[in-house]
Amino acid sequence: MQIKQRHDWNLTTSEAKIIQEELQKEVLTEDKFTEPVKYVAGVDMGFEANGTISRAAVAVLSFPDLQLQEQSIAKRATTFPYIPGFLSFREIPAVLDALEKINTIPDIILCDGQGIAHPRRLGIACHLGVIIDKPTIGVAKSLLIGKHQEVPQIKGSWQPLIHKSETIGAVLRTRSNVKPVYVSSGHRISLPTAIDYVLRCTPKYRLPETTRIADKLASAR
DNA sequence: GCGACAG
DNA sequence: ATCTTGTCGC
Repeated sequence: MQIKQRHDWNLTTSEAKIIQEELQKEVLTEDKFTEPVKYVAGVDMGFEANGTISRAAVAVLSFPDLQLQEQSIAKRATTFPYIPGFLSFREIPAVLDALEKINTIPDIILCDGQGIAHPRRLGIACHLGVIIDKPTIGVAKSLLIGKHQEVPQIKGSWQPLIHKSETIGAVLRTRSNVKPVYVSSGHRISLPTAIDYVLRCTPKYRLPETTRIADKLASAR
């Protein structure tokens, strides 16, 4: 797929912060995509040589049957350190490289990390979504910001994630008696719809099949 | 100032 | 993220 260069990636954290505030204005938290959804994609990152090399893997699955349709892997030198709140500046460059190699355009992309559940409401899922102007969902394995009530142990139950008296996402139980995941809107999708798709992409394990398959690709280097 | 802190 | 084996529980 073709990707437009939206901004420079060689930045200081203060410059990155300004870009986040600019891009945040473009984030859409409403459903703005066409159905039926035929393809969903997952992205996963890996690092080599003490983190100096970034490795991104993209897995495109058919929906709703979740069968691997296409895959791609991209490597490049890591240029940005891991700083909470600025994860996207470290991972997106390699992800874009991997996405450019794909021919099957996914209808929705599930990202490994937060969407709107971010200090400035621009987690990696939002950042990627705005850059490629595609629907994205943030599915994180741990909390960045926000508070929530205990989530019932039954699969499918969830609790709103609150930050500054604002609902920024959902703490969702994708598997009974297993640690929940943090779901939030990335771009062009609402929270209810995001929760629905995450559950439909999680038939058996805690994480969506999309990210699980992308993870295997990234590991089987 | 202190504690928290996606991957 | 990454370094790493076996082990407890459904």
